[in-house]
Amino acid sequence: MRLTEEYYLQSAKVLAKDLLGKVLCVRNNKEIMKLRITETECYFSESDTACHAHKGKTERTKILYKKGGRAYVYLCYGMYNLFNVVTGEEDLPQAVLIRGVEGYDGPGKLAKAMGIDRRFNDADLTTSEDIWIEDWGEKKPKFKRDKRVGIGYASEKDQERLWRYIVIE
DNA sequence: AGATTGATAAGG
DNA sequence: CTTATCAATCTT
Repeated sequence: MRLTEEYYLQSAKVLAKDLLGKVLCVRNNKEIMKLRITETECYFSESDTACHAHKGKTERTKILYKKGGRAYVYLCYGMYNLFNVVTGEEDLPQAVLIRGVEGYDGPGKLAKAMGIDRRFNDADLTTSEDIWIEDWGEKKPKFKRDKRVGIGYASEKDQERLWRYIVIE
């Protein structure tokens, strides 16, 4: 069953954990790929110096300020698309970065494998025919927490936050 | 450890 | 316009 707008309106801190084990679905050339989410990270509000929105609203980050349920796809290092789920209420920027799915470990690799690129930016996950997330009602997987990755520019305090969630095999 | 790669944001 | 920077990955 596809996740609803109501689900996406929850906090990124909640959803980063809850999205583990959910199924990311992408349609490409009439083929639909469905893969379980195995690793996520939470990015929360302008006060989180690791979050793209921490300097305020810009052309790139304005998507983060929208209501939960949108896709935020960002081209990193000129080569890799990173896929995020925008969550929470409007005007409170927050998102969950999907860092890994079953079989593809790493945010750049999963986006490449599933054909996710910036064309999916701002897609509505509750209505799009090309990208959405499903819940199969399975038992929640066990997971562990860890520090976030690749945010050396953030404040020391924010680097220490355990906002990365990884499914235990 | 180093190369790669181009959009983005900030500054002149 | 110019420049520094980057939620990464692959190869050495």
